[in-house]
Amino acid sequence: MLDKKYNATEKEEKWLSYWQNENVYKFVPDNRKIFSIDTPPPTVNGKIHIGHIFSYSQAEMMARYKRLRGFNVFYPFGFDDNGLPSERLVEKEQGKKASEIGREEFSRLCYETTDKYEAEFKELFSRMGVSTDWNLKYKTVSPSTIKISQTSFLDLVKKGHCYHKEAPALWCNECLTSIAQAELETKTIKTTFNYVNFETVETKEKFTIATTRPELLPAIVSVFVNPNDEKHKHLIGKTAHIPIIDVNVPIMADEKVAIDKGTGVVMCCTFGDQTDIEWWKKYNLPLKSIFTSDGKIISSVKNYGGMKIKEARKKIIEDLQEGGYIVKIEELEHEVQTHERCGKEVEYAVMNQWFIDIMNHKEDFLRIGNEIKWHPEHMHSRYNDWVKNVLWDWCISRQRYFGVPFPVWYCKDCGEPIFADVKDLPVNPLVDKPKVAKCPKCGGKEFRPETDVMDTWATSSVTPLINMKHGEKDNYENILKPMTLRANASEIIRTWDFYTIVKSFYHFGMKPWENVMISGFVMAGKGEKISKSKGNSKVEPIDLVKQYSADIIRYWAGSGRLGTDIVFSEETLDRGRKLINKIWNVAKFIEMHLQDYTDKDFDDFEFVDKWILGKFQEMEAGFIKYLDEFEVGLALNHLEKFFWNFCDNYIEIVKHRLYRPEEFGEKPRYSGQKTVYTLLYKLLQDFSIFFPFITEEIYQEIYHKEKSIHLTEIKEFNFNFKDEAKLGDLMVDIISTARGEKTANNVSLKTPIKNLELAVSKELEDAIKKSIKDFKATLFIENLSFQENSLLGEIKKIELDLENA
RNA sequence: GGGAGUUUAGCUCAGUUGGUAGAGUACCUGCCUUACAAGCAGAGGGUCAUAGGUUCGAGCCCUAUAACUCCCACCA
Repeated sequence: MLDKKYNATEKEEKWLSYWQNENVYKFVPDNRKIFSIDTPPPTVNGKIHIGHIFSYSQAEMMARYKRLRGFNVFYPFGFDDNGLPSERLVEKEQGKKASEIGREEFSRLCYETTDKYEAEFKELFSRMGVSTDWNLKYKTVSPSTIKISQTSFLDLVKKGHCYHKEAPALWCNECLTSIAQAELETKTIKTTFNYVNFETVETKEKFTIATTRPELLPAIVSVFVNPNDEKHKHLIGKTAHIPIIDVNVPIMADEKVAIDKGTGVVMCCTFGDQTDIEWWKKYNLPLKSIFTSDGKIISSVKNYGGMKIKEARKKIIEDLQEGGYIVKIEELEHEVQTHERCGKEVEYAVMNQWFIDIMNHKEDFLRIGNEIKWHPEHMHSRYNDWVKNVLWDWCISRQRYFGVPFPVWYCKDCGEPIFADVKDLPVNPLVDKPKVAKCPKCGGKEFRPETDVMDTWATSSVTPLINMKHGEKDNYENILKPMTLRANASEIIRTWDFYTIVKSFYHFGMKPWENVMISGFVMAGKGEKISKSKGNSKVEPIDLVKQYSADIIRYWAGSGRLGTDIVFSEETLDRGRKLINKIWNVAKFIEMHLQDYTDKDFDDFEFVDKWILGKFQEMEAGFIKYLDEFEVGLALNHLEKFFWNFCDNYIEIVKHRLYRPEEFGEKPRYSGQKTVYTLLYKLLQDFSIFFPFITEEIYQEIYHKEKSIHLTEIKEFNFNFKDEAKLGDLMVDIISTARGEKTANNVSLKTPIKNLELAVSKELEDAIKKSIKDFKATLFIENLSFQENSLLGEIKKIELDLENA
């Protein structure tokens, strides 16, 4: 028998170990159709917050749903321990920079630290009932992953989509590495707009430029005006003399200069921003790099060498003021590009880097985006916007330590890259030696290893390849190409989704997945994202699990609409708590009435039973439709609504019949037993998607057909109870009105009704007559009469027995 | 500046193809009813953001506007 009270903690732990011991979620290829999920490997950068739980839950529920629909579900789990986030975590924990610790020791610390956090992550995700097959677990830094990532790199090089080039790249002088456009985040900052007077060498004419970055004066290579600018176009072709720095640069014309912005005169430095780079390329301007990699002015710059960028800015402004070159200084708020990992403003640097070609294949990436179904659909436009607007090829070189090494050496004489052989992967060029004896280009015999590592996303973007064990003898390539579902939050559409599409296109010429499911964010309050840096996640997931239960937290997580942000809400948790409590109680009630029940074929159902069976059939059709559209939350909502109707109306009606066979007869009682037996099973199956624990507990106690409820299959009813479903609702309306009458008289619901006169349609009258015993027992009616036929169903007269209240 | 989403009861949100506005919660009133008081029954509470339009009929379709959120661009 089920316990009087449901002890969630005890039961949840029991079923966790049962599922694990019985390999309930193990993936074994067979002849069933595959439903495969490319889950986001969470970044191992510290604590998990409630947002993680949220975004994983909805995809997890899809896994459970598909499993119940007869699919063989491939549901792996990964950890993204690769790259900068892990490095930053270690630097923070050690209180030292990577460069101070040393490459080898630092890598060791990275492995150690990520292992520690991964154990915590795994513990928590398991505890939440994530039905992943942990045997399929992967890490983004491991020998097999490095091998696949390096294979991917070599394949792209071979196909000509990946190239090595000295080019400007985005540079973070906090993290000391180049980064990709997708890793930028715009931030609004306060700064000053400085109006500085220059003059022409030829005519000594003064003109003013406005700049937010006067420290870039030493890097100035040209001044630009718009060729249509009446006020300034006479300057074109002349030479500008730059104050303080005392250099002369040409004044040139370009349409891109906005006449009405600032003063309409712009200085071009190499490099201050994106436009500078464009002009540098377009006009073949000289290069004047003035920053060191860690954000200082290089020592060869007179007066300002060695200063940090902001110090230099201050000093130059002072010097310009002293020399009388500043016309005015305005306060200004503007947007700057920052590195999303550290929040520091980015600079540009020219260096040798590996790039993946993006710009030449935008059309292909858009086409593949069109071939994928996006859920919700409007998220597709985020992807399209990004692809259309991306300006740079994807720079995958990172001047860091902890990541996938490039399988490359360079000839010391001519710089020719020497690639490792695919069959030798994984290789670490810092340790391993190239297999060739001499450079194929110049015959040089000495090589230097590539010291950069790859961008994290260069590896994350091959998760489908990792899942399919690309390149292994025993692989899943034929069943996972493409995968069925990618699930992630909207913030990484431009990185993870985009880059995965890029790689899949280059490797296989096809889409990586059929569907993409995008979740929203968890907000701490209205318009306030939960973030570790703000520390505004008021609740620790593990505390919540202890306080509520995994099932209840899943209720909250499953209740949001796809792609829509959700606010963490204790109210929703309370609602979940009530629902789960109700499931428990109704199961207890049903179990009590099944003590003498044996399941047999039976189709002579009572009217009320047909009503609820018909209602369930209707509900389940909608439930399935929502889930087939990946709308987990709407499905739950729909199911929940039916469930309360089932408890509050159906069970209230049928209970009398179940309790008193001597009054109602054995067959009507069996009809009720068969109905509750059948429906509880169906309800448990449907609820098991959201509440895997409590449904398992009840299933094992009452049904126990398969090893686990999670291995059963949802089979839709095939009844034809449409009329009963409709008429039963009308009957319930009458019951409800009669109950209202009792409540209005402040008496208990079991107060007898001496007389009840109904005016109802012929159909409804017949229906009520068919279920006359149920109907009378539910309302404690002594005398029932039908006054006349009516189109409506209404109570003409009701007389309560107030003396027996 | 471009794009997307949201706007429905005090609060959190449903509302399938257009057909009499829904749920939970909170508040209020009752009820210990052979599963559940962590429960049950009931009441009040809405200019469906605003203004037009299409239609016999609009929360839903069309146009415009506003507010909030997000993405992208600009960032000299």
